[in-house]
Amino acid sequence: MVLEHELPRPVPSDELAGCPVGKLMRRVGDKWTLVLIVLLGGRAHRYNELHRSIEGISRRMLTRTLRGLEADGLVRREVHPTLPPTVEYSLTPLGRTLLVPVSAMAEWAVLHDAEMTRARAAQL
Amino acid sequence: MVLEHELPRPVPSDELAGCPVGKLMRRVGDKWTLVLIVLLGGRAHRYNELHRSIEGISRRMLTRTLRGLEADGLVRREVHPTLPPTVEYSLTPLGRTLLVPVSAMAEWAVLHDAEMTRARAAQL
DNA sequence: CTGAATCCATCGGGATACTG
DNA sequence: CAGTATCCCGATGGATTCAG
Repeated sequence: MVLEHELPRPVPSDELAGCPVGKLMRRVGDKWTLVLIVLLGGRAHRYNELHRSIEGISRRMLTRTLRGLEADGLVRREVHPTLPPTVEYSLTPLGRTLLVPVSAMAEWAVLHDAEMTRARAAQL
Repeated sequence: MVLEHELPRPVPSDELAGCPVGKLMRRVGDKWTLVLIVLLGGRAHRYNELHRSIEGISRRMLTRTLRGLEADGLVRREVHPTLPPTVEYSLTPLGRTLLVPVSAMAEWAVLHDAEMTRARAAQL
């Protein structure tokens, strides 16, 4: 039988930091990833549509973030060879499954965000 | 009746990026926060105990991360005036509620992390 | 044992300009 | 319309040293 069930790999450093949870949080913890996931969770969007919907994002970061999500198989990029070209972004099935835990985080956030703010304010 | 149901506040910039969800993900998305939450979710730990349990963390970052969690009311710091002094860190009730959505993220991570890795590998 | 202080490398991310 | 390329700055975080 498989005895190496608990520790599939050597884990040379960072122990828990290298675990899937930490990886995921860092993956979606940047400035724009979550916004895109939530937006695309609603419906497919075109590039400039996203750029307009997300106030404050630069085209550079929009592209980079989308490319990252695409590389991880969370977002699909469809180019329609029209003139001018139109590109549509949508969540993949894998990306849509991510909406579940994200919602759990969202629920906690809306419930307890104020509490954290108050705690931080009370420090002064 | 309340017509401003959909947009409670002005949201001058960053729209969704300033929402509680994004704030939370950025809050716990750094390198060590989640590791600490999970570890302290098990039981209270002393400073050097944490330092030994988390391979790769510097004392500087351990202290900084703990202070941040403490400021947000997620972690409690108890100093026992012994000689030498001993300090115990544990999750507050608020911090423990965070274990719920974190577990949801964890479940997704262990289920789909390999899928993301494969997707990324397939890009080459 | 439990930190604080300082220095320094890396990196995320914004502004701007250019392209097919 | 949908990007790419370059420059640049502030934040993150590691290494090291000092201290109660």
